[in-house]
Amino acid sequence: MARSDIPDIVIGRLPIYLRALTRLQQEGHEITSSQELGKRLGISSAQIRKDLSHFGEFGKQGTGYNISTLSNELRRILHVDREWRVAVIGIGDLGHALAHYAGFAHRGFRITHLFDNDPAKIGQRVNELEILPYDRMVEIIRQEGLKIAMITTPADAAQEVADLLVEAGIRAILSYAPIVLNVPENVRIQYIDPVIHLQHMTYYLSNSRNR
Amino acid sequence: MARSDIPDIVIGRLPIYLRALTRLQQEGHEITSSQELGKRLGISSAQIRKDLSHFGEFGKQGTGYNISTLSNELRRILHVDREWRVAVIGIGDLGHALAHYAGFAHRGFRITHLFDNDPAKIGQRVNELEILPYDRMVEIIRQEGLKIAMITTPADAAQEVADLLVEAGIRAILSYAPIVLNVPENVRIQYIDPVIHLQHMTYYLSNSRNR
DNA sequence: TAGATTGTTAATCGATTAACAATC
DNA sequence: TAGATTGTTAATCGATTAACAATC
Repeated sequence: MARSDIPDIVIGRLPIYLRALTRLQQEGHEITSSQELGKRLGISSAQIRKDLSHFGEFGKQGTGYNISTLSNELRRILHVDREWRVAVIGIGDLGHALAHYAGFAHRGFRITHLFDNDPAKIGQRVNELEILPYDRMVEIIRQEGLKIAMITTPADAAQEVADLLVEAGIRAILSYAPIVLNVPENVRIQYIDPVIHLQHMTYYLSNSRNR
Repeated sequence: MARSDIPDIVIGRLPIYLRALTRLQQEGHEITSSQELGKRLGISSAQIRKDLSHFGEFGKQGTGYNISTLSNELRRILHVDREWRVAVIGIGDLGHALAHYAGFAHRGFRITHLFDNDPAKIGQRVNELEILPYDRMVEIIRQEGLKIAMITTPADAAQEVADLLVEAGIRAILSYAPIVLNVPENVRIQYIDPVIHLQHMTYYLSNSRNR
């Protein structure tokens, strides 16, 4: 089956599977089954088997999956069997937090470039990385061949920054700005906005007084 | 139609609609249509109308929707026509960033309590809020009647913290720890893990060298 | 009025699940 | 071998979309 035929919703679950496998491995497991994995994730075992079947046969009847082997397959499929360098644009509190975050290591990503437009911040160092100015951003990103960036600017600056990133050849953007950004079709974009998640949950909270 | 019959995937889109409406209002619009909204969000106009129809009739044929009216309806439906107080557990870089984040205001949430277990941090103030110790957490959250918490601890501490939050009466958790947490059925939980989003996107990035 | 857009129905599309032969 | 679990098929389930009468 051609790659492009695989539903995006399936792709979206693969990182979840990979994360769970890594966790199982840390706990000392060597093999697992679709049932065990499904129970942990709140997903049916049939769905896990079906999802994986889009990419090949990774299990053994009667036994299950070798965690190490399946992890490696998923890393290969997701293209995180390497280390992608990532730029962060907008070095406020959140940019700082991401620059310090240890959770990228061993999962395919490393933050290597920081950009801001505040003269007071430019030249400062965060975690050994120098904060670089916007007016060198396109040049540097293009020259270094960076393909991934995270936007942590205020909402009002985000579209302008996104335009520059696209111009610089960035192919995937993770935006923390709470607005929908316009980018060309060949650029992937995803969003993180904690308020969206909180509002999703408050729907289900009864009207009991928020004392 | 009973509330419980409304698909969760519909509920998940309502905050997106609300955010877009707020944006339109900031730009000076007073009315909009399902078509305009859909174009902005990359969603079909039919889906927007269908989603809203689960809750009532908010539009006017030939005209569209009054933005202010529809926003208020969505706030009411999502229970963010009030201000929920939120606790943050784990005051590292990310906890700091959330405590400073201005994006909660006017969207239904205010961070009012910070907790950590590091003696060096306890008693310090972040944004006027004192960092409180874990051993008073259950007592304080229960007494104050807090219903929502965000977990920003390392992964290894997250389950333990979640257990305490449940014990304290928390009903909705937004976790930034990259693991699946076990909570009772009556407690809502959602996750934010930037690596999941990045890995979802790298699938689509061609194998061109990550120079 | 004429034009535009809603709310809703029915059809289509796609995703999930149940079940089981194959087989380790 | 007997027991367990995969990969896959077909059925079921649910979500999205097209189309249009109603109506502002």
